[in-house]
Amino acid sequence: MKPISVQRPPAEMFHAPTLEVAHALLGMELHSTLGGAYTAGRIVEVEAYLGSQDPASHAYRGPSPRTAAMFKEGGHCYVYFVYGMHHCVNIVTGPGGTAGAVLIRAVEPLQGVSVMRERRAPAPDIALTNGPGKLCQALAINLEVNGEDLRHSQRLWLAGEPRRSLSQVIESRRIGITRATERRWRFYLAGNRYVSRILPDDTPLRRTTLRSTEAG
DNA sequence: CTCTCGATGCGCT
DNA sequence: GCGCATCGAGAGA
Repeated sequence: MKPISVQRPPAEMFHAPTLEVAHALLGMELHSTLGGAYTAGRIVEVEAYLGSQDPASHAYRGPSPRTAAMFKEGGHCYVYFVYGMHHCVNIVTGPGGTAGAVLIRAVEPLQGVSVMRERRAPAPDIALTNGPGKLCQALAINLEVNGEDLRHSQRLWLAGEPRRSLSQVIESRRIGITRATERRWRFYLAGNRYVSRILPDDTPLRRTTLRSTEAG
C-alpha cells in the first residue's frame, strides 16, 4: 500500500495564480468518504481554467446557477454534470468573486481500490481513475458536494504538500474543448501510468523565468 | 494502437 | 434546438 498523507495543505495555496495552483496540485492527494467508503488517489493530471480570461471556462460569460461554485473563494470545489451521465471535479482558486479553477483529470488509486473496482466495474484497474469522469465515479463525487469547502470538509478534501519542483511536469493542450485550444494549460506527471492521454506535441514544462534563450 | 460514434441530461441561445 | 472540460464499444490499421 502506498503511503497516505493526513496533513491538509495550507489554505494560502489556493490563492496563488490558477496556473501555479494547477502545478502545485500535481502529486497531492484527493480523499473522499462519499458513498459510504474511504477512497483516495494521488493527483497526476490537471487542467487550468482561468475564468473570465478563458473562453473555454464555464465561467467565461460570468456567473450562472450552474457555475456559482466557481466564484467562491479558493479551496472550494466546483462539480458539474456533463454529457448527461458524467461528473467532473475542479479545485476553485483565487479570492471570492473570481472564477479560476483546476479540473482534476486523473488520479492514481491510493486507498479503497476494491471499492473503486465495484463502482467502476467492469473496468480494468488501469481505467479506474484515468479520466475526469472515471475518477468522480471511483471516488463517488457528484453534485451533492458541489461548492464544498475542501479546506474543512470531512467528505472530500486534499492532503499532502503542494508541489514545488516542476521538473517532472509535462505541459499539454487541454482535452475535449473546442475553444482556446492553443492555451497549453493541461499538466501531468511525467511517466505516470494513470494519465488519461499522451499527445504528440506534449513537452516538459519550461520554466518561464531565468530563461533568456531557447533550449540548447 | 487510432478513429468514430451513440448514450443521455441539461444549460444556454 | 445545439452543444457539451466524457466514456466505452466497435471497426480498422
